Amino acid sequence: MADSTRVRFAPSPTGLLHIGGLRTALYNYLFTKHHGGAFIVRIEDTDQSRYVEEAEQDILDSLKWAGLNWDEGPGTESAYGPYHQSKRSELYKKYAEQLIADGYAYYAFDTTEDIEQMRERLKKSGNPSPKYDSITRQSMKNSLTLPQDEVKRRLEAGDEYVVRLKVPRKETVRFTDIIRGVVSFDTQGLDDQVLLKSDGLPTYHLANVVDDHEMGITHVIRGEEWLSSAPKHMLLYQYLGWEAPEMAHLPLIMSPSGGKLSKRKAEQEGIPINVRDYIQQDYEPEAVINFLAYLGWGPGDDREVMTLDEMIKEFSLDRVSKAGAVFNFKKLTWYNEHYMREKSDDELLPRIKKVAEKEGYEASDDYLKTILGLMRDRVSRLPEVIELGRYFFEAPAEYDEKSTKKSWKEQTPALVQKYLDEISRLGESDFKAATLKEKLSEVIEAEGVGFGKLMLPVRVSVTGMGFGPDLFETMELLGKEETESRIQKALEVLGK
RNA sequence: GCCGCGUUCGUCUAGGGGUCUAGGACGCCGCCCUUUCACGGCGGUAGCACGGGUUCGAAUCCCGUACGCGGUACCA
Repeated sequence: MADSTRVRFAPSPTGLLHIGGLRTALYNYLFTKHHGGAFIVRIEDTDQSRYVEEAEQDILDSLKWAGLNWDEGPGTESAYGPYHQSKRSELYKKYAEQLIADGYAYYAFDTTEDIEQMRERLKKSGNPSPKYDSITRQSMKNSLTLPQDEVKRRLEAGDEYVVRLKVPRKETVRFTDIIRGVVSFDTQGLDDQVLLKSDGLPTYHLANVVDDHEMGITHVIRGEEWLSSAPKHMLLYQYLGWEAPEMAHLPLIMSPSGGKLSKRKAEQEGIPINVRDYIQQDYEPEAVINFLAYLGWGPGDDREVMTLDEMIKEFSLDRVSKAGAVFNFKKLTWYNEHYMREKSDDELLPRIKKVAEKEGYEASDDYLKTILGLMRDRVSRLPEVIELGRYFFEAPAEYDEKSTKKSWKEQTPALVQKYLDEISRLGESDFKAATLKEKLSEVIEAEGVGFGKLMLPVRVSVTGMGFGPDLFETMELLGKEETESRIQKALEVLGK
């Protein structure tokens, strides 16, 4: 193909990468890779006031963690670079001036106060949403209303100014969105968008159009929050004499309580919002990716689990749904459990080792692998293997009240004591799960009670909890000495 | 308010005029497996927002209404 697909993910370094941003990046990635095209990352750092130092690195790290490697972008420059908008100021300035020369834009010298006043005036006279538009610009200070020589004078004197798009009074802007079909807007509802700010940097609107054109972007795939400003962009393409790329506005990810999944809402509802949170909490990247892809897209058949490569093969924008998708945290958990269980002990070992070290536990690789095998079907995230399995590293400091109440009865101490006596007679090398289970069976048979009558109290004694992996395997792993001392201690604490 | 976009089980979705007594997944409930807790297996629960058309026939097409969401900045 002569015109191969080129898409971009264009985050703004104003904060850590949002989980919704990752989905936008993912859809861009899947789309372009499906067509054998390029995935470009462009940093939209035109807002100096909101710039966050560590944001860019976080965004890049998050993309890498998710497996979305870019063909062009920071650190991977090419002829289309640079990939930071802050390094392309000259370009935007040039095109802004071209637009002015062609009569599609103009200089505006109004101060923030001037505009504020205009808004207030209009509001008072009954206009609920005053805009700097084809009507109001006639009474403002700009190169359309000021005498030519004053404009020149102000420019030369270095007066602050912005460049605004001269949006026509009454026109209909129509374009086809890949996901939504034909959408149309009347220019009456648009304002004379600021293109170049007084600090000389462009706004998103100018910058994204210029860069998408200069970088040969063929498809713009972005969140629905951009749909409303798309007509301004279409106008810009037209005025600049460029062919606009294909547009696709993705449905938003919603919070369970409704509305765009904002930081505040997500936190309130216990949903981690930053990709960094998922990295820190040791989520499986495959799970996050799979979950995110399915939030608004699906292959059309019954498959729920898919690798990145399979998704690339299957992905198509016309299977993306139009309506917003509520973030279903339980489903993410399900995906995470699924992928975690699919992985081998060896694969998980380095990560679980890190968690153990962080918690201050020391253990051999074999020991950790055994715990992994015992715990992995019982936890939702990898670190929980350690968090819920502390008894593999230290004797229980206390015994779960509910489980104790349920299992520790009148006759219990005698029973447990009897079992303790039995296993004490075992040799170090006989302290195996099968034997330990056998011994327990012998005791309950001799005493004529049910299995649980003894097994549960022993479990509480050894782990402090009423549930968990196979008790006998656990005891074997802990070893004879540790196990016996724990049972001994429980008898003392919980009563004989 | 205005502009735009949307609306199938609680949630993510399949469905694109008859094959829909609407399928799958998560969740939830039950059963089986297991003398713990899980995993796993099996089964169940629950939905076409509403009102008009068009048509022999509509979840599917059209128009309204309602509701939801987004936008309305010298932020992206």
